[in-house]
Amino acid sequence: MDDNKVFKALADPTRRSLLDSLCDANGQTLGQLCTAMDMTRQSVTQHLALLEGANLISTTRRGREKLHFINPVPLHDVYERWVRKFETARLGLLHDLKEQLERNDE
Amino acid sequence: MDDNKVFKALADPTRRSLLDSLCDANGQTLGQLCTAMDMTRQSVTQHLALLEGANLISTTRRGREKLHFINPVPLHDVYERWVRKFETARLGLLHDLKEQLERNDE
DNA sequence: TTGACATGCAGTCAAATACCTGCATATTTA
DNA sequence: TAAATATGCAGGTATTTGACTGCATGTCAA
Repeated sequence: MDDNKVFKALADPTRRSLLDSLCDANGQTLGQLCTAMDMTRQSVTQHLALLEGANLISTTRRGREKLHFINPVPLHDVYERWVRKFETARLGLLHDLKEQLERNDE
Repeated sequence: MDDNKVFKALADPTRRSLLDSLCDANGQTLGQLCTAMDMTRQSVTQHLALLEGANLISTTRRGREKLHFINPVPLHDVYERWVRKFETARLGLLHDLKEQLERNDE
């Protein structure tokens, strides 16, 4: 998995909104996703391509339609491999900060 | 908290690297953070400003030095309010995908 | 088969981004 | 106080990004 692609894909509110929409109703077509997205179909397509590149969605065709499915695995991986690291260090870091601020007051 | 600022701040590998560095050694000065970052001090400053704007780090001054401390709270909030939603839906969505692909094969 | 529908692809363009240089300010120390 | 050190601030610029238009391709249905 490419961490950077996932983070970049999540950086845009439009793309997060698309993921939200798919979370509500998985397997939507491009056209369906467009109706909620105040922009042209072509722009939405570009965003979806980025999400697909980050493996956050996968697609399949049914006739002339393209169906979009959310893939939560990269999100989970990012959390496990990156976010959690900072979670666990939480208390210690806050303690460090407190100590540092007090030293600063001397 | 501003979700968008957090996501945008995390989108850049340099900034994630800075957070990593602070996770290893919290409370580093700007100069210390720069030594590991193959770029000018001014560029690092800009990245740090973005991280601070997203509340991912907080700073304090000690004399002429500026100390940087990581703040894991926004990361935790983003996880709780955004990522977890997709986590919990995981099995159902994969099931949907399987079903959809099978329907496509008919 | 032809018209309507769903999507794909190429190119344009303005705004945002991420670097940089140059200079200013504040603090420590000899 | 003067020099060295640490950081702040103001632009400049090349690249990336995110939107658009226009046209092409593929599929369904009458």
